[in-house]
Amino acid sequence: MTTRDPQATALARLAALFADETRAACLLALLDGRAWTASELARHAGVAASTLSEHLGRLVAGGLLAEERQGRHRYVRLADTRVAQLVEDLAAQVSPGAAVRPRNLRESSAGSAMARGRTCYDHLAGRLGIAVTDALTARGLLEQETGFALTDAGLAWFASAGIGLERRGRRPLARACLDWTERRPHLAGVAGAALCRHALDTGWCVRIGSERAVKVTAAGERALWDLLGVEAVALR
Amino acid sequence: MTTRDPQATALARLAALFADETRAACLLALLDGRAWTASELARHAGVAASTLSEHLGRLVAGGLLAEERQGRHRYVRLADTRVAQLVEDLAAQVSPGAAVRPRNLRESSAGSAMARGRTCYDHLAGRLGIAVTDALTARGLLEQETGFALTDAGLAWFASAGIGLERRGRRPLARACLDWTERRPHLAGVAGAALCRHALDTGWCVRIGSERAVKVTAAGERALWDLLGVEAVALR
DNA sequence: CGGACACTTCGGCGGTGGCCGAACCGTCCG
DNA sequence: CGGACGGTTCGGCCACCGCCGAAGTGTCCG
Repeated sequence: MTTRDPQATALARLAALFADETRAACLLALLDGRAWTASELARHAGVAASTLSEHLGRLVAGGLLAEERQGRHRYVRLADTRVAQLVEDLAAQVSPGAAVRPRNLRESSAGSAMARGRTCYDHLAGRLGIAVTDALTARGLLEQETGFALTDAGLAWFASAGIGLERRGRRPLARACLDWTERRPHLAGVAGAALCRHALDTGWCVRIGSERAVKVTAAGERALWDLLGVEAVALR
Repeated sequence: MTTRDPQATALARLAALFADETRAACLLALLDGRAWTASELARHAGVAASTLSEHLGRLVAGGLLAEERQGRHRYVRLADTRVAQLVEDLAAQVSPGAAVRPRNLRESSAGSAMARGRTCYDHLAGRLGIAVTDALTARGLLEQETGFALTDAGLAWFASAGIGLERRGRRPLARACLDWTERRPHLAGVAGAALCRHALDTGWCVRIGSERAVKVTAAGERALWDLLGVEAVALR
């Protein structure tokens, strides 16, 4: 054993957690921001429960997942927003290669629902996320020319819409998350999370199926038009 | 062979490229933005030339490295800014665990030089990068409260300092890069790269040693004070 | 109390991949 | 032209790791 760069060791160790298809499938599934049980993930990934148990052990030990035991269930979720961002970054990097034709109608319709609108950990993504981000930018509420930040008008808009923006810790108020279907940045960070939570709480969107896909309701279409000038056609 | 999520497959395949200590050491070394020869990297990583040759083959095939053959040399560098950003993101994630005491004076002095100032692919990092970023923010040239973007005054400052900001492709003008020694964001993106190039071109900084570390010159201290009010003491 | 269920541990199997040294191929240069 | 040198290919070795099924532990519920 020779003496090596500790940073390289740590980097390799972290990457190794992602470098398995089963674990990668789990991390992507957990991008929906919810807590999954071990058996749900085993079914999702298509491996035996015993196999998945070991994977979860590694992911938790590596700090990527937080676990919560409830009775005979083991719930896991992504440890924090830093981890979620890392999964997003990696997923965005590989998306061009993942642009594969759907093999059947079921995958096709599920895929297009995801492309239309979904959550990305704790904020809106897909065409819905892009449409909202573009609308914010067009109205001068979000600055994208010289970086990525809310403007003063943007802060006022959130306040007037009744969406609170409480900064917790060091998490940035606004940050760009690269969408892996649209290949364009959309709003993440505290503001993205608050907007998504508000959209789900007030019924602008509802989750469909058990995955991350969301659907804009009639009330949501009206609200997005009134508040941001988003045309319903942009969401389809 | 069961049918699996193609995105998970792609993600695992990408992560596998990082999931080896030798390859990780190469990628971190290449964060200096320069092109290295295969034998330089072999020496750096402490493995046989034959071993490293295979690693380079994988990294190039995976799209992480670009290669250029010149005579009997094989030069490699990070493929593009997207890859560099990914390496940075991963490195930043592991830095807390990598905070290991240096084992001897040589490592210690090299480490503190790196902590004082270095390049991070194509922009300034370390205390130097933080000091510049903080100064830009304090003077209202960079907005960090509501995101991360240059202000109008910031654009004017770059113009008046004679630092051109040409947008190429989709690369953002300003973006935050998390520093792995300081644990704080510093200026990256087009503006960060332009500033770094200008600093090296005009002699504000010079590279020291063969690594990424840079040192602020007397002229640089004066310029940073005059243009941004950075106190020399903040750079030590 | 007993059976169903969620999860874990263990042993064993097979594939992958990192490593080296030896041999080989080009290029460079005296 | 010949030796030095950078890089590559190949064969063989070994460690690691993902997988499963079987057996075991703890929880829930009728």
